Amino acid sequence: MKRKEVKKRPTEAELEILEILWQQPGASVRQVHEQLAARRSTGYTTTLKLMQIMVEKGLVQRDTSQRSHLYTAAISREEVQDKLLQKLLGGVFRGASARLVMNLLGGEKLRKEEVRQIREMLKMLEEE
Amino acid sequence: MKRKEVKKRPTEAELEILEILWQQPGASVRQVHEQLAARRSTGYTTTLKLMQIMVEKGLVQRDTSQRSHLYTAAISREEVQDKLLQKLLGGVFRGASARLVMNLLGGEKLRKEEVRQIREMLKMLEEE
DNA sequence: TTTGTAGTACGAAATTTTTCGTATAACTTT
DNA sequence: AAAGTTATACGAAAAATTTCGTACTACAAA
Repeated sequence: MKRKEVKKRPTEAELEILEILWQQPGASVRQVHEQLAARRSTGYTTTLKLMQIMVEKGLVQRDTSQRSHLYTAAISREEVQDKLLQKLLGGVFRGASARLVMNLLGGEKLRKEEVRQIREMLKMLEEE
Repeated sequence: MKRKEVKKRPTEAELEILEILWQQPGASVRQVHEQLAARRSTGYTTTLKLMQIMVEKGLVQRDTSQRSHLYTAAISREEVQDKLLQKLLGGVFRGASARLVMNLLGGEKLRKEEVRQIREMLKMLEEE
């Protein structure tokens, strides 16, 4: 059986587009571009090309039934979060999860709510 | 006063070299290359060139007093950890620290020791 | 001294990622 | 129908990153 198209890790620019598509599934290139233009100052065809490439890579799905094609992310935010976190953990943190959490807690002021959630997770983990 | 050379974010390949230099400060190009060759299969001059570029970027320092130059990281592992974590947090995690920790705890089995450390950190944080 | 070995310097090729110009097709308006 | 507007397709330029060939210098050995 032929190998299915592998989901390659999104590049920097692709990630920004995914970000928009996660918030706005089924968006047109124009819609994505308008969001994107607020951050980058690149042309419309640039956005278009990127999105076409993302289709090839299997990062997004597209509905071509209408004149204006509609795009949706084919990879979830959670998947990408996981992939990037694993990379970070396996890389510069060398598996030191505690160190990672420490940076996290120290690096910025967390909301009480965040701390509470984290504490709760730990409790659940202990009970196993 | 002239602007000091800014520490640009290390690229993928540069990160691998930093990794080696953190473990082995004051290493020569050859030493770094030998470590690197185990992972990548690139030539000696490639490693050399990368390291020269890293000097320009201010990512490493070099001692040229001997014939064989000796390199040392000019940016600490902690700095890079912090920079990359902040980027991840500000990016795909959108500030959801709790979510990040959740991925962390769920994604792999942590050693008891890690969990203990994390719990301790939380306690300290609460006491403030 | 001549030859070999091990090092740095550096330009440029190769690759990957990002950007855009131009062609062309499909609707809209007049 | 003609003209204007708004799409996609696609090749290729531009930029960033990675790779390497070649030249040159310093030291070592014969």
